[in-house]
Amino acid sequence: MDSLLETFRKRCGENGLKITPQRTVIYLEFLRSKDHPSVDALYKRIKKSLPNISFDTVYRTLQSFSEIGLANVLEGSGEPRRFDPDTQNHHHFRCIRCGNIFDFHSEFYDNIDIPKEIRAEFDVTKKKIILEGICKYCSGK
Amino acid sequence: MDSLLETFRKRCGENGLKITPQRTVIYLEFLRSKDHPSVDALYKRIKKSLPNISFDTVYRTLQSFSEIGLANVLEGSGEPRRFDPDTQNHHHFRCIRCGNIFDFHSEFYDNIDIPKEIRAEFDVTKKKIILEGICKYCSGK
DNA sequence: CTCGGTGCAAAATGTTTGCAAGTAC
DNA sequence: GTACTTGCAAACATTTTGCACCGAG
Repeated sequence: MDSLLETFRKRCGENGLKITPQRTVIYLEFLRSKDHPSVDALYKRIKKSLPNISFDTVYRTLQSFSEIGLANVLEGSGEPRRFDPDTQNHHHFRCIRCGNIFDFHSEFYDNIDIPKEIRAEFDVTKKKIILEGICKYCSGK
Repeated sequence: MDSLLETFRKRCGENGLKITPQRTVIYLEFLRSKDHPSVDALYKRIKKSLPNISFDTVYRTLQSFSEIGLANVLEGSGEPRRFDPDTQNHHHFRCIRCGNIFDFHSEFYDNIDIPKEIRAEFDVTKKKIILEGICKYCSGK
């Protein structure tokens, strides 16, 4: 438990973020969350221990956390809805710099198995593989 | 070209959607799009050929298309941003009914290769695999 | 003391719903 | 003619920005 806070303090310090009571509470509550919460969901939980905290603080804190590697943002979430006219099997590469999404095909990817532990508990109907990085236009290759 | 419109008409007919000029134009413009457009992006293109079309029509049409399998919605897009406190390597299963996201681990998935054609053109820094379907709680398993 | 963080407020953006008039079937 | 669709408008939710005050370092 203590080591969690140590990690938190160290990571903040390395990145010039101050250790505030709000951030500490947000961090601990966030770590306990197993449901990949939205800002609003986490805000509601934190309000119970810190009734005066503002939504913005939670919002900006999670953003900060994602910038210093203490949190990951779930694929695509928070962006405007986007549609794909290609309903055949294919996969995506997303450039984190320009936001463009490129299609690619791969028979190997198409045929990747669903782990049996998953198949035992869930009816899997779709499999999406998304690669992320810098595209050739942004990297100037 | 004609067969595209045939597919479109057939699919609409099967699902009780009427063939309107707007839908036809939207469909054709959508199919030509290689950039996985947002509603707004597509709306702007369509406005050139149908200046009086409303944003809502494009919005609702894309939604209808996705419901009858003429379009796919890109992972997570359009939903509020969600954060993941687990920054270790892991993968996600998303229930399309309740929206919950479950983590799972798989060494095999961790070690899946990036296709060399992709590596030649892009600097890939992340690989995300998302399975979708119905979770055990929703299916009542 | 200084600079970044917090809380409040408002703006910008994106999503969703209601309804009257129009149109495909 | 009927039921679905369209266009307009308003409601709603989410994300983003500005600013004065506060507090960690």
